Amino acid sequence: MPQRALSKAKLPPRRLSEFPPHLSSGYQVRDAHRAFQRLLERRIAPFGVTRGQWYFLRVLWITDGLSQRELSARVGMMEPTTVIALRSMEKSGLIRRVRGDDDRRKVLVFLTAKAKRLRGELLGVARTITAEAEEGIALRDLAAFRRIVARMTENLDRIER
Amino acid sequence: MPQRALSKAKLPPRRLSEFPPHLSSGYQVRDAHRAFQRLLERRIAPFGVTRGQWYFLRVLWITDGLSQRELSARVGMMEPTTVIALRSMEKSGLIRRVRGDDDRRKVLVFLTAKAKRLRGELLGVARTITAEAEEGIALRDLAAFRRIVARMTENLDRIER
DNA sequence: TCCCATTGCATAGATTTCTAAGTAATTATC
DNA sequence: GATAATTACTTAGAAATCTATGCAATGGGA
Repeated sequence: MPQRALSKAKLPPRRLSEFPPHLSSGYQVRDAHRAFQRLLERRIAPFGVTRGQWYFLRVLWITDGLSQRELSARVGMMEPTTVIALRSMEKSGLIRRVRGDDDRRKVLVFLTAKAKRLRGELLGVARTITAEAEEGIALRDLAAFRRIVARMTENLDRIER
Repeated sequence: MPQRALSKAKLPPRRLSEFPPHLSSGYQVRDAHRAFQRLLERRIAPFGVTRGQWYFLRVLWITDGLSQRELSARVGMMEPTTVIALRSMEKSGLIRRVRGDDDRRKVLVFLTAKAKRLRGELLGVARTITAEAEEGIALRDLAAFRRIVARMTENLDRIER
């Protein structure tokens, strides 16, 4: 979701009762998310890797040969999303899918040599983006940030409806 | 994008060289973003409003009668995205589109009475989610969080490629 | 005035993600 | 051992978003 959005126009006067977007944590998180995504997508595209594939590579580089369900859980996506991503990865020659031998319901996912070769360079891309995002922010502040954003996620994830 | 993702499976041992996802600011931001989205989507659905429409309502509740380009800029989306969102909002009876009188290229977007009536209740939804996300976090920490996440977004937005 | 660059919006097509519902393999129960 | 419940994956369809491109109205310069 590349292309940085048009620069935000000058905003009108605010009243508290209006609860303007840019003062809400949710919006700030959204903006940051989109900024990360945009850059990531641009930088991995030259390697023929899409954002949807990225998350799965990221997990498989650590643990190869997971089942699709395992993968879904670790990546944090629903299973149909995993199916779609894996289909494109198979077509791009990044993974092979192997029926489980003991349990033939399972489909195990293995990286190809090509995907393994990409690992170093692509992890470098991720590291660079992180470094660029964190530039000029004190280590103490980064630690605080991580703690707080994790707490927000926990707070929200605990809520069902 | 509702449905909280399957709880993350137990993760394997980490080596620094692996740069594991859950230690990256980008991933933490992504997780938080998805948590916000999920809850928002669930809570506005009963009002017949989708996430895609939400952002535009949010802006129009503050300033009605903007052109599509203005709207795109304020919401932070590309124009084709705006076209799609507005089409669905028109069909749902949330907006009217009026050709500009002075400049007939422009299409001005006006909220219907229905959309205006939803304002109070839906802003309440947003406030509630924010409050739930921020629960248990000190005000000082929230201020720090906002400052840091805004800095990250700026850092990334300044980068072209 | 006429042409052409610019501006504002729309269309086309791709990607990523979801929910809901379906199929096939396995396990549990009687 | 036959049937029912569960598990693992898949399909279908919708929504939100992007890039690239097209069209129509406007405005500036010859």
